[in-house]
Amino acid sequence: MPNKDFTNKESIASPRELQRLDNQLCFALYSSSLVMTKLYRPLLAELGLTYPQYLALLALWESDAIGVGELGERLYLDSGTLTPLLKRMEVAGLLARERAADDERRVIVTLTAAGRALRRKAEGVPHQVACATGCKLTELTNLTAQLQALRTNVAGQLSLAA
Amino acid sequence: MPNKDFTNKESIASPRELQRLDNQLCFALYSSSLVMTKLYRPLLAELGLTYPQYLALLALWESDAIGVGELGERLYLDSGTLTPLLKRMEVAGLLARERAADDERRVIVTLTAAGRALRRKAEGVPHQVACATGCKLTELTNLTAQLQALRTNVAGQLSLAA
DNA sequence: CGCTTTTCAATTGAACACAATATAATCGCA
DNA sequence: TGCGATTATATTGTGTTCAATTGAAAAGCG
Repeated sequence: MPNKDFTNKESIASPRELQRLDNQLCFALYSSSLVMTKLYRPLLAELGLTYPQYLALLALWESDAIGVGELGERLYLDSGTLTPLLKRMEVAGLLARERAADDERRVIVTLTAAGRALRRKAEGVPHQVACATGCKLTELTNLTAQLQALRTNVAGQLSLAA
Repeated sequence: MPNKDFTNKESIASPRELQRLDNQLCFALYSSSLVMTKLYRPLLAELGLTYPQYLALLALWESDAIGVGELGERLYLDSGTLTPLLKRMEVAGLLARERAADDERRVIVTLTAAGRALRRKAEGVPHQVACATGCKLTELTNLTAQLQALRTNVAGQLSLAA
């Protein structure tokens, strides 16, 4: 074992090595997310949905009649994003937005029959996407869990700063 | 072993199970990417950069004087996104945009001294971010590789459709 | 050489995404 | 009760992101 240099070059990388685009987790996340969105686009276009609108529906299918704030907490989006998005979905006849009777500050989002009906039409989407990823289901499940853990950690750091 | 039901409920999930928001890899990707971007925002604001602009610089620090198309291929972005982004960076004095002499269709992006100088100022960013993720370096490296593989698979599917 | 096709970047229009701010309703508390 | 602080959503302005289109240059070809 002639090598006596114990500075681990894999864990103590130079600043320049850390600046390589392909070493950025953030870029891997960002570009994967963009590419994944492009994969969904044609599938969701058949349903008349954009990708964030689809996510809003996934959330509402699970728990309908919730406030804009709760929906935003679930989706990691704020009112500046959700208000116009929900207005468009309201115009499309998928949901209703009403002030809560007991607290006029809150706006309750409720699916219409059309919004609920879309759930059946969208049932095939997850499988189609899973196939396109070219990964095994266990890999996808595992990756999802890792990303959720990462998200929790980073979101925790952000709330510390606030 | 009394259970004779061999339908694997973990790998053959019901459509409704597949529609749960927390089972979506796409949402884990999307929300992780959003949260990560929020983590970068204050760090990059000190450098006068947005997050996509930072990615463009990472790419240009590695290979300067490339065309808009090559930059877009590297970042998974098209001219509709890059043109206004690069114009803002040009106004900020970070780079120059010039038509190639040998092919007037191409626009070559070249860093200015200020654009190159920013590399030193940004050296601390990756480490700060890595700490905030709360993950070990090997985990981050592993996750990055998994996402790159996923991205490659999905991008391949997209180019098949085109 | 002309003419069609292809290629590359820019433009346009629609939809996010978010910081900062505004507005209105509710709460806390003296 | 009154009134300042807090909370919930909406609005505004800036910056992406992309599909579709445009415009100009280059390539292919008879």
